[in-house]
Amino acid sequence: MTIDPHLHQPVFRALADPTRRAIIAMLAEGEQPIGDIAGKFEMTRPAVAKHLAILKEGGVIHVQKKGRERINRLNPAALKSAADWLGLFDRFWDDKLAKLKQAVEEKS
Amino acid sequence: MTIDPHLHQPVFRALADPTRRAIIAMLAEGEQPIGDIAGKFEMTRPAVAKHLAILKEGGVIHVQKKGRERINRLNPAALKSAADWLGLFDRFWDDKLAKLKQAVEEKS
DNA sequence: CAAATATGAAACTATAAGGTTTTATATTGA
DNA sequence: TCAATATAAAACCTTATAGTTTCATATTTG
Repeated sequence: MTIDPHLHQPVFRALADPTRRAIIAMLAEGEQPIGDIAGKFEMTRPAVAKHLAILKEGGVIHVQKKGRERINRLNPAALKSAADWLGLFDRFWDDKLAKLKQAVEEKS
Repeated sequence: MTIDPHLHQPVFRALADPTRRAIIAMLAEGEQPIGDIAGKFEMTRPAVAKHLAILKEGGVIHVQKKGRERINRLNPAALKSAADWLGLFDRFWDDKLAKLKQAVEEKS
């Protein structure tokens, strides 16, 4: 493998929590301030703010100050980097020839 | 979003650690017993064994007993489930029309 | 069978993660 | 200006993670 696993750490860390993945899914529908996001979870607003900070560290969201609000916007490029890493294994489910090769190898 | 983020928890948890991602990359090249894998890291064998246990919980690897060895084999199907979740955001980098739409929305 | 090998499992430690409550700051609007 | 709103920031708590060392078990091989 040519790709340093540490390079992807911040984004995979961001993806590791179910609350954060839910936030990502929400923000895919449109940007939102923290308060709105927090309103959709059982946990307190500061807890959600911490999740947003981790998403921001991973580059998964961009935050834009707008008056007294902080608008959180999805940054798909960061997600793409994770998707690309997983894409290194595409051959296992995409390439019929590779599958055949694998099957043969497993028999031996 | 129609997909429950908790469904993917075990596999995203498995992907969250750089050592585990390195192990995944190794196993993509071919199955290996624990000892061989551990030999490639600075940490102790029990530490690597714990990572393998988490990979197994996430379904990312299958373990097969063979004599006194345990052969670890990558299970690409589990990776595909994570790739599919990320695929929900494909439109952000694949669909030119969606990009245009997004640009327009951001201006308003 | 005994020694070597490959692994499992338990107990322990330090730090990170995920959450809370409380207090402070900036911005809007009456 | 003052009250309300939106968020930040700090301190704290509990549990999970990632690692260690030590000891036990199964399997091969001389």
